[in-house]
Amino acid sequence: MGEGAVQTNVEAGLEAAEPARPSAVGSETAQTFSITDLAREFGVTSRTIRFYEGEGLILPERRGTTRLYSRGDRARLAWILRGRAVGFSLADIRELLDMYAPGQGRRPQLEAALAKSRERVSALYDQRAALDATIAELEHFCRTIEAQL
Amino acid sequence: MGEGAVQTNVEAGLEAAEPARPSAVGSETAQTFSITDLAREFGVTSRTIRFYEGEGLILPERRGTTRLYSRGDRARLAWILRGRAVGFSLADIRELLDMYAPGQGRRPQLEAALAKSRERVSALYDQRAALDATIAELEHFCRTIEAQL
DNA sequence: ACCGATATTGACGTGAACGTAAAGGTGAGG
DNA sequence: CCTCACCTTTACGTTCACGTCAATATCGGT
Repeated sequence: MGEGAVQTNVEAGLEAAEPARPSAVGSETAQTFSITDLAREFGVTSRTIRFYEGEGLILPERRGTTRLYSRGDRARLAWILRGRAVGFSLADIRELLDMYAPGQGRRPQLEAALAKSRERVSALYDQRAALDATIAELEHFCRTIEAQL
Repeated sequence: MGEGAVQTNVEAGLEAAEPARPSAVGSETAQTFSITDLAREFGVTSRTIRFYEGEGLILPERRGTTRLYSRGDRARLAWILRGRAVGFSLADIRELLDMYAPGQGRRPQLEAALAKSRERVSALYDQRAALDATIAELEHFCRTIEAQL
């Protein structure tokens, strides 16, 4: 089955579609979501989201023991899933998120981050080439079949 | 089951730079490769290639017990690895290769193949969008870091 | 004949990314 | 108060894609 269209807006999420029925109450601006809200919205299971938390990829707040996801958390999850969609491992994703995170950057760390980012970009370009080639081949194959009808 | 080696050329292999030092000699046109030749050329282990054979993805000839890969087999392996690079599972790859293989196609089978191919193409376009977005973000991130120097 | 390099077939191990119970807490509603 | 629906943790199971021995040929060279 196809993978859903993943909305990403890590940097401040402006919503276009539905507010996804905020679980409940509170301040209008501080919208929160339950784990199943996000699970449904992104087409994954709650287990998956909890697993990501165990891996240190998200850290929602808690009301008692229950998880409360902010819009920032939601955007972060979207980013994670998009990373997954392009083939990143969860370790990759954590590393990238860690790089994004802190305005905190001492010089050597910044240079390391830059190097790693460039490597990844280069790898992604390779991947894109493979992707384009595969698409081209499959489309050609489709045309070939269509011709046989 | 047919005994004949029904080799699928996958559209005549796109050759890399070097012939990769054919294991040995013989007829000029019927060039063959050892498993380690291919392993080195494609940067995988022999184990991986044997595993793919176990999964029914390649069927090289044998000289005694030793595997002999033709250029067709080599191209097929290249296809497999490219499929892997875009995130296909081995089951996906097998299915696609099976679809490619036979000029043998009765009508309903062709239509099924067409449908599946179109689904995949569509998924690949989604994946490409995710890829482009990720590349764009990472490049932006790089520029941001560069600015901080 | 011997040696070292490379080949083979099992068979078991492994890391990643979850799935799947099992057992229990929590709040709203009838 | 009791049920229902949804949340929680703990923990073991599973699939995929190989890795890693181990034991055993085979082949080329000295």
